[in-house]
Amino acid sequence: MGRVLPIRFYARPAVVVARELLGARIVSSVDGLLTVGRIVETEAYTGPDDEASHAAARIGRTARNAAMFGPPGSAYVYRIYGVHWCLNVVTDTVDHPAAVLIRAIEPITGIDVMHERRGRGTIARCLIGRGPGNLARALGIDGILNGQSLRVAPLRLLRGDAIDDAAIATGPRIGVTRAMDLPLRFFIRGNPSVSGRRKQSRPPER
DNA sequence: GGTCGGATCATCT
DNA sequence: GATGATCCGACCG
Repeated sequence: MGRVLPIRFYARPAVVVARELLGARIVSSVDGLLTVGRIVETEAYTGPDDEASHAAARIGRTARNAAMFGPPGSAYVYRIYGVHWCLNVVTDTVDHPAAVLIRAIEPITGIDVMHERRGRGTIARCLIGRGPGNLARALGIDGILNGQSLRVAPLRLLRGDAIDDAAIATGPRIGVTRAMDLPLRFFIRGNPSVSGRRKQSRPPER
């Protein structure tokens, strides 16, 4: 399959990286168990001026968001609602806090492992990696990976297939309470693993 | 189909 | 002391 994505891939604005991460592969070997997924949905958190970001200027640098100020190509993993882990990819430059939240993957390898980690009985394939908390759980991701490089085991990102612009849709980010109008969510149109809006098929225009 | 609330806790004020 | 880049099951229609 593809090569490990190089630093220069990440050393660009979060919006660009979010768009180009679609189709990339996440390879996890956490606990010696191989799981691979294809990224189908992302969100960009662009920098200090992004009011919805954990590293917005009004918040500044804190213990939680420190990884966002680190080198591009590393992970920012945080716990939300005391329950779920979320995986972000750090982008742009050191000291410019920006990241891309991975919102959904399509399972490719190790589906049985992912299934078992989810621990909810039988789940449809397309639901295993749908939603940031769900995909983190399926891949065995937790806070230990915060700040770690995404170019070495146990968590690596590989170049995937190029996705046609026509196959990509954008929209407002999910669940945020600020900057709600910005179209910083990117997803592969019609993909069943995409979270957020459940009705993907829009009724014909009248 | 849709809406609602509980879980659960680290983080920040 | 309040909040949150979520998920799931309950309930309603």
